[in-house]
Amino acid sequence: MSQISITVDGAKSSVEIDARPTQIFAERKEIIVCKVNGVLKDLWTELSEGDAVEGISISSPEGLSVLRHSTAHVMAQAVQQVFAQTRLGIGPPITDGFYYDFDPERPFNPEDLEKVESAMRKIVKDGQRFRRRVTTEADALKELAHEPYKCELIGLKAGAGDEASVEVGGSELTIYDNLGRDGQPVWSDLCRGPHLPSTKHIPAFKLMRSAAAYWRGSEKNPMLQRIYGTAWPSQDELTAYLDLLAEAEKRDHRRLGTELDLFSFPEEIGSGLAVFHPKGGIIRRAMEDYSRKRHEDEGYEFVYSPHLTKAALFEKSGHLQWYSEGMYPPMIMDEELHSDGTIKRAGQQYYMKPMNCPFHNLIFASRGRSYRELPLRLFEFGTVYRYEKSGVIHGLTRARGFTQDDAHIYCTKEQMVDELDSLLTFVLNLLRDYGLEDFYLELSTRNPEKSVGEDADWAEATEALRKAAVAQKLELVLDEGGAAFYGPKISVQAKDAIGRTWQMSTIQVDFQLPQRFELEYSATDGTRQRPVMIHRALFGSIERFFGVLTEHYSGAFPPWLAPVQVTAIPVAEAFVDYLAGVVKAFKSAGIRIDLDASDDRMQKKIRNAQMQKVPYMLIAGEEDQLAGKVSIRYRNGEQKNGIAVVDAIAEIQSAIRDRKQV
RNA sequence: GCCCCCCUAGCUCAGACGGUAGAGCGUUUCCAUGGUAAGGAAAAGGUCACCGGUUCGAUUCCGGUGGGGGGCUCCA
Repeated sequence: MSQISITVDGAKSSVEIDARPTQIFAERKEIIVCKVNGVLKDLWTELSEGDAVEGISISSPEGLSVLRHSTAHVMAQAVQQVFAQTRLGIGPPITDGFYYDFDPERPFNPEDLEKVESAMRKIVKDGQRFRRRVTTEADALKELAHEPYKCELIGLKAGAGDEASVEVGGSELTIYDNLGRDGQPVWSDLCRGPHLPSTKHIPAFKLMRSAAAYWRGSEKNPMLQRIYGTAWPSQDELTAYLDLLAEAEKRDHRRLGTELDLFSFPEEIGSGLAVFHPKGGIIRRAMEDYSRKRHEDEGYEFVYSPHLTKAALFEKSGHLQWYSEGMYPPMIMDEELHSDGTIKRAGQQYYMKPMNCPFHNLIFASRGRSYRELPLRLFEFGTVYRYEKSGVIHGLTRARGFTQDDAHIYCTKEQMVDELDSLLTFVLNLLRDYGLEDFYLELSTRNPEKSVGEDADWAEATEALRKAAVAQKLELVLDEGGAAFYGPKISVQAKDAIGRTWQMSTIQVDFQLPQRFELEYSATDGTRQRPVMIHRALFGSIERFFGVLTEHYSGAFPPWLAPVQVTAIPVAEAFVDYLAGVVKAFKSAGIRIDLDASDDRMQKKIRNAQMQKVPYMLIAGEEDQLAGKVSIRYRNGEQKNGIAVVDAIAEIQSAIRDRKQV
């Protein structure tokens, strides 16, 4: 038998001429796909003299994608088994799983998913081999004549690289057949591959939910039914993933908002409009107060502006031209009509503000400005109203009325570099003070087709942002062409306690508004110059940041933010008076403390305080009373007994002052 | 905005060929005076989201409106 020389994972090797990677990696169960000369291939692929073969583990990013994409195929096969009249869309792998879009006779319901899932288990058990088959456009169109969406993809093959690339891709058109035990195809799908060697290489999967999605992502296209699933290299990893989802659900700010009595969305007010209850109010005020103080230290000046304005302001800023669909419709005031209903005197149109910047520009322009005043930093907790589409509203993180911690910095071009650098440092340190630790930065650059301004200005501002970002020594992701039309921006992405990423702060350079508002300052040489304008919000919106922090802390806020910092619990009613005195001392030390004098038993009181996630419990009974002391029970169940009241106050005060988590 | 699903007590949820409803927690009152995550008893609490239609009769079936959820799209 003749042999060929190849390299396997870098080591020279000699194999039979018709050997396949399945045989080469037969001993290594984790290898489910391979790279041949750097290109991802099935393990069934043919090898040639001199090929460099590299085994890809199911746990690697590429391996996971292949696992998930193959699972999507299994799902599609199962769906067509259970619902024969269903047409196929596309089925790519995504983060943590996969989906497949279908055009079924009727939308799926949860019982349908169960049926599909058990059909899938059977297919996995069958161990169907995935076979790659090269075909031609004509043959594929004939073979897939009953699959209109697939035919459309074949037609799009030329434009590979978009979302259709998983299905068609590269230079060859391929179909994958699933082979039954007898080696005959039981199911086929247009696909670029590669795939697992067989369906039995799917160790663990679960269907998650069904939802609707537009064909190829466009509103103009028909709506398909999408089924989401997840697949993992082991049952343990699947379980861990499901646990993470359960954990995320437990810390959902909408749920905690009700459980901890923080806020609500009364139907009477309207969708996306929150009210903060007293406990939520305390947290929010603590957040705002600290932010205010830090901004003061940083040289910001505080301004206020109304929630309403005449249309002219947003015409000047340009918002009415390109943002009107996101604004609440105008209120028309002082209009007078003739008796026939025609207009006698045109009214004034007033809008709720969706942004604060035009107001700050008016403050800047209210009098002549000197270079000596720059950088001028105007800060406002400005409440804005945006008519978000009903389908996108989500608790506090996506609302229709919200308050931005908004500031606009007006500076000279020369000051821009330093200003951006110190600004970014300020932003990150402030976020750290709120307990977020893990960040990366995203730099959005110009889209030449959709932007205004001079090339040189863009280049300068982008470079200034980039320098500022690099100075932070954080991971920097480039969002090429992702900037708004009026200037480049940096956004800070923060990871929360369970590893989810949230876009937090944005810092945006603006070339457009200073021009539209004809902002000027007098320079050292007496000439009038246009300032650079920087928009920045640290929280984005206070409501959103509140929601993110609630989920980050799972409602167990650090003492400085906790609505109730201490609950005092008497062992029995007889000690209420003693504790009342202690509580008074805590209150005069500025600590938010409640005395639980209800007729519950102390065990119940501890449980209640625990469920409300109060950071400290102060417990006192006879021993404590006689000694003039208290016991501190911490949120984690630990306890310190026999603490002098002054010491307890000092300890809790310092934790609050240092914004420590306990 | 689009597709699907949901809305029953303050909260979490049962329930009924169409004949106006239950539990646990919470609340109130009483009893119990208890050292580390639920002591006991009783009571109050509902136009079954709202508006129409079908029906002898609708919380239940149908339609609309509002609100919520999961996605799509969008997020300047």
